[in-house]
Amino acid sequence: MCLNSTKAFVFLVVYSLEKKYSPLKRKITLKHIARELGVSISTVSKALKNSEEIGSDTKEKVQAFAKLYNYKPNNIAISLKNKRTKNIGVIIPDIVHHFFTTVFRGIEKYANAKGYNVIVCVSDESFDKEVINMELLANGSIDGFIMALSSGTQLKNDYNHLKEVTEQGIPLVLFDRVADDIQCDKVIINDKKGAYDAVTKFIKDGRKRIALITSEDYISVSRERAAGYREALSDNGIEYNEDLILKFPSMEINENLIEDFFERKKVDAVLSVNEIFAIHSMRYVQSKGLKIPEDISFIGFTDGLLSKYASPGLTAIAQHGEQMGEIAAEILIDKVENDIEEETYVTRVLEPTLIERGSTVN
Amino acid sequence: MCLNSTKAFVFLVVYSLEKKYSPLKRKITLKHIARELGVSISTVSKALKNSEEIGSDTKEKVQAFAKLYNYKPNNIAISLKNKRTKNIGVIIPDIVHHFFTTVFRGIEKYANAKGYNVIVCVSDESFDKEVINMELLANGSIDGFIMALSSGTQLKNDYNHLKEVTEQGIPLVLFDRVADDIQCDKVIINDKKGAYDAVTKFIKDGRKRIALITSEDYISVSRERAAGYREALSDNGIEYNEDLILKFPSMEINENLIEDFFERKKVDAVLSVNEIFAIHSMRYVQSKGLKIPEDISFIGFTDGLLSKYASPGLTAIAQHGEQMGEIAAEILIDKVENDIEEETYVTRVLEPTLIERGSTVN
DNA sequence: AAATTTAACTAAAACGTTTTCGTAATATTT
DNA sequence: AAATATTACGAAAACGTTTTAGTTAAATTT
Repeated sequence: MCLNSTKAFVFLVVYSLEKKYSPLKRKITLKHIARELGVSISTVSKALKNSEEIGSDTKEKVQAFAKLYNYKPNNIAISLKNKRTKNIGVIIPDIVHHFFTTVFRGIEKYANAKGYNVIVCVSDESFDKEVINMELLANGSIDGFIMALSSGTQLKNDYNHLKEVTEQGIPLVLFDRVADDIQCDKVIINDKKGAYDAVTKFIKDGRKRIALITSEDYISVSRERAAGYREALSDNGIEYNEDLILKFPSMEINENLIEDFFERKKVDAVLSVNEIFAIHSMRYVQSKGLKIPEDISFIGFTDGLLSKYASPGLTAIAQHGEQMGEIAAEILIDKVENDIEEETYVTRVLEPTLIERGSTVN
Repeated sequence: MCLNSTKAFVFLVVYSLEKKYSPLKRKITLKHIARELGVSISTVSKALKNSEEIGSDTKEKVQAFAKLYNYKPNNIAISLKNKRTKNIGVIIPDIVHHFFTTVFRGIEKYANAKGYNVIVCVSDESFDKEVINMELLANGSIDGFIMALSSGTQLKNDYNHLKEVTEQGIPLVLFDRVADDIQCDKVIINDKKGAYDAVTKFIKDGRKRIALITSEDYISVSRERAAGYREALSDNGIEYNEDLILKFPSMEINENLIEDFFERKKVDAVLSVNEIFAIHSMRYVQSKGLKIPEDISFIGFTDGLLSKYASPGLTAIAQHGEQMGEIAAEILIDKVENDIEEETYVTRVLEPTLIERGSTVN
């Protein structure tokens, strides 16, 4: 039975419709179309791509049939054939975290526009989870990685899982939490400058006793920020005073440490490496009757929800997360699509921006 | 050349190592191992699975070789073979959103524990994006969907994309933002009860003029919350007063609307369907010299960061997002793994919890 | 010693594509 | 009319697995 006339085609379609009816209509494949239309699989494949090789009658027939049955090629089969998944893997330490989701939004936006999907894994700040997730995804599920190192990994200083992945030729872009030891593309903000500018502003505003609230140094960004803090002081002839540093051993808030610190040290300005530490401190000093920003000013890293809605609003150093995500995705997808063999890596450094609010004078 | 002795094996390994050296070591496949060891692909496959069919010499040889070369099966090939991807698709309206990320964390946690990866797409509250993302993922990339409807979809009231997916036999679990018209599993919180309890508390505290700040009714959760608000009033003999409802046309904050509302209406309690509206209102009434909670009390839906860090803290109705995510993932993965043909759907309703803070008296 | 069982393997199909290389049949050139 | 070019298609390999159904050769049973 060879079908060339439209009539025969219509008959066949209707016939198949009835024959094939079933409560759940499984996805149709090239093979089904080929069998039903009495042509070969290759012909169907080419016809759907509007190949010049195929006669226009056949093309019409195939395309109409495919449309009627809502044929969509199977992504997995295409991935296997092309050795390209059009998925990118994102590994971040935490998902309930304003900055990371902001970056993620940028990644997703760019990736989606380029036809890529994003697979997210959360390392939960754990080295082991980071390794497991990476290995899982590296076995064909993704074309490249975008990630921020977990604190566990930064503490352990072990980057073999990243090396393995890059050695397999899988592109990797690190953002925000990076490490010098890793050879790959990176997108970071100039954390040092952010801190430097904040402290400089405090000094300009006449502040003398400027405190720094930070976490342990193994977090790369905290280290950078502390460096900026010191440099700004030194550039302005203010002596660095270890006493004015409050270092939290973990991300957990310890109210006692805050109380202890503010009771014992007289400070007139506070730079905090994150919002939470800043907000807690602000609430504490307010409860003690101090006025913000008159008696004590605050600036916090990461311009998140809390900074915006605190009262007074917290002057913040914006990290431009969304832009960071877009850039990371752009670099990655570029590498994926033009798999360049020469190993040249870029580090894009974004400039932070000071968003002034009520917690500082202006 | 047939290799049975260990010596010969070791020789071969070293030989291959040198022969195969290249700057980027591409992933090794069963075929490579088979060729290198002079056995068939099926033998390698079985040997790696410790099949009884294969002699122990061969098994040892194959396993050692695989380990040495760090063989890991290709996920894509396995997916194609099994028609199972071990990926689940999550589509949410927004990622920079505390509640959604909380749910996502629950999903990710459960899914990961079960060996699944999560592909996230953001609908950006848009119907079109929701449809595009779904269709993209439905072509083989995922085993099932977990999603919250975009507001665009709820407004349009068009669920054909969801129907198509379920008709193809792809399991779907809806959470939080659901629709009665869709036949699928659902996980929601009892929004009506949350509002009811909040208003009841206000009444018990002696409040008379209780306002509701809400969004347009096409958002399912807002509708439910408004219903709870009305029911609590009615059950306590308080007349429903349209004047005490402030309805925002979008999620964008309009300070004028807030000012207008609080200038013109005398209210002593406010229930808000989200944090942002509540926080803004609190700041406004505070700026007008009103005392919270003495003069005016506040309760807000969703126990997020803002509620916790506002001053005073905002009494909130907790949605238990993480638990919601875990349950959604559990239901979905159960459906995926035991593809049950009978179409029975469950709706799990979680009970909200009132978290009391400084914005209400106690 | 012949028949049967067992052990240890292999060939080949399948999953759903894409793509290269043929190959008929027809059309065009000499 | 014979040689060549063109059109329209199909067969088969490939991607990397898993799995079914053989197939040898050796071991065991009769």
